[in-house]
Amino acid sequence: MILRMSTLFLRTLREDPADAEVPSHRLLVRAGYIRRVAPGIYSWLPLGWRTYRNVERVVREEMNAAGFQEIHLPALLPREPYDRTGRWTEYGDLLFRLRDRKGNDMLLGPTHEEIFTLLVKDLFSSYKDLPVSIYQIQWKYRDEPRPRAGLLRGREFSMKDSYSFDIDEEGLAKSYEKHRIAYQRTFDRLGLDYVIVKATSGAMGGSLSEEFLSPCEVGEDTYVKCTSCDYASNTEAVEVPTPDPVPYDDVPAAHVEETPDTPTIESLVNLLNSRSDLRRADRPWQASDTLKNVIVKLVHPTGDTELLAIGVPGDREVDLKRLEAQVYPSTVEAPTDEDFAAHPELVRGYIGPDVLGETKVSKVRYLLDPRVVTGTRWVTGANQLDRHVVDLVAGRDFEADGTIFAAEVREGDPCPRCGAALTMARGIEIGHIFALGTKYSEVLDLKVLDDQGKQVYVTMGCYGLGIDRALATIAEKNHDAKGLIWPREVSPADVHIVATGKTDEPFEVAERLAAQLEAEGLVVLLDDRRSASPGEKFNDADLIGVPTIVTCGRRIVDGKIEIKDRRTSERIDLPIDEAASHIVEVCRER
RNA sequence: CGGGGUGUGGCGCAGCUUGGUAGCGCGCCUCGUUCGGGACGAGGAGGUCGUGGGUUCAAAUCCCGCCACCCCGACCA
Repeated sequence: MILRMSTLFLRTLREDPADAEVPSHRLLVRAGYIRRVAPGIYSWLPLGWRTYRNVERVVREEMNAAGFQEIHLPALLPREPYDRTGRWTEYGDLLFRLRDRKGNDMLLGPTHEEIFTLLVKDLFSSYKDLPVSIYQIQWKYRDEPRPRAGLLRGREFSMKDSYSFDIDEEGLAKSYEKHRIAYQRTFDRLGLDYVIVKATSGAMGGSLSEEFLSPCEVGEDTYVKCTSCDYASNTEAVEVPTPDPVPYDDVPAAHVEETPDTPTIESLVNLLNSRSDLRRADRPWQASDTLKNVIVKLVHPTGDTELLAIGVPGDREVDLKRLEAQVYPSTVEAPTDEDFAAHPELVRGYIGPDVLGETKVSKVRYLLDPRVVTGTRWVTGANQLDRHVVDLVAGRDFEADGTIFAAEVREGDPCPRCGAALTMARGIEIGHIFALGTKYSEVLDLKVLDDQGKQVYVTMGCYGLGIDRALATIAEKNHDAKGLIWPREVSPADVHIVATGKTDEPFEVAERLAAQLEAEGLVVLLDDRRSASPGEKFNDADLIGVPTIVTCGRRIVDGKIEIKDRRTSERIDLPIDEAASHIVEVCRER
């Protein structure tokens, strides 16, 4: 195939579009791959669509190779199945909802667990039909509160979603592993590096889930990685090691101290250190000696709200993302003045566990960070203005209603597996795999007969991979100051031929070369524009990012053309008659 | 939803403080010259200045409302 620049539906931009911040967005628009139609909604131009189809092809080939079968479901869906799983309400404003002419509620599918489950229910009824894994590549619709970064978070986006169906947990484990391997192969072929991290399940539900994060500054996910073992986790899902109880026999009884004007941890620590009667023998007081009690408001899916008190070491904040992951499907809000007015026992700045724990003066549930184990000793609020309690011992002086992993995770925190230091980085979520279990089969009543003739719920997994997000991530990680640099596997063309000069000859040579390469099965992007200047063509070629750039130009008089590697900028001159075979060779080195 | 910002030819922007008949660069069209890193000259086409109202002899410019979009946060398989 030959794509001629003289007639190609393409316009490259000399300047960066004003609304694009991240490199992938900027370059994909500037190089004429995509155009914005509405926030988070894009049109694909010829070069973009070719690239998209290449990414899609790689994914499809790897899924097929793993034995998964492709099907295709509608994007326009009826409400009923989503009512049954509760997601019609649970998804809230994220769902694109519409009505048909009869007034029936419809939606644009945000993900397709329901429909896949019902389809399998429709067709299968025996354990002999299992295991089976089916997938589709389909556009998904989510009315994101804030689409951003071009293709990286759109409201319409393309996802390859697979679903596995097994007779039991053991089968699920195998299917899950097969998908995990298929994902690794897929991303390897796409030239995307990734870290597989432990993740939270969010709206999908289920037990185990892992994300494939491609390390990248513009990514929206933060993850930790152990510097010693292979532990890696989304910060939302990091567990905190629960230390063993410590002895507290020599800790004096808790005592209330006057601590005027100390509503913050910092002011409290300063006051403690200024009081000679409270001075510690070993070292000055520090924020981590204090127990900070944060009040948050949970909003349950029913709309009911509940105040919740969370106790964390004073040197840490409560991470709202982690908290929400823990309390899902409820969401978290900051409590209002009215909320505090309804609970006069909560003295802001001086909240302590006393009234929250066993004495139950307050009805507010109290959850503790796991670091606050029995025997640890704290300074904390006395539930009275300007007073704190010192030498309060967890387990001796107060109890909580439970623990919660809500405190922020920090660089250098101990690895929950081996204790070594954790490092933090950001990444783009390019894939997410879930062991769902029987959540969907139960609510949608997907059962098969097992080998004993007994009805059992089918055990499911689901596996998502964003096609256009993967494309954007590749762009994000494969560019330089001049433009994109595609891996061969996804490049919109195999070779970009630039013809330049004032005579016909280079153009004729370029045409002949293009025809030869086309006959070899290569896709050629041929810059045959007679009006554009050489500089413009070279710059366009660098911007568009086809990995091999061939120039038919001034060396033509010596019988030579030039071949440049876009990534390394290495150039070689070749005699015209040897060029075709050499280029074919280069393009086939994958 | 909170914070910040922006709406002026296709794109990128100036003009707004201090009201006076809309401007620059790129792109586009015509002719000529040029032809290895976004060439040059000459001549052109193209704009309800986001939107509604107000003030004024006069509004892109001042005032009020609304809308849209972008960025940060919240949110998010």
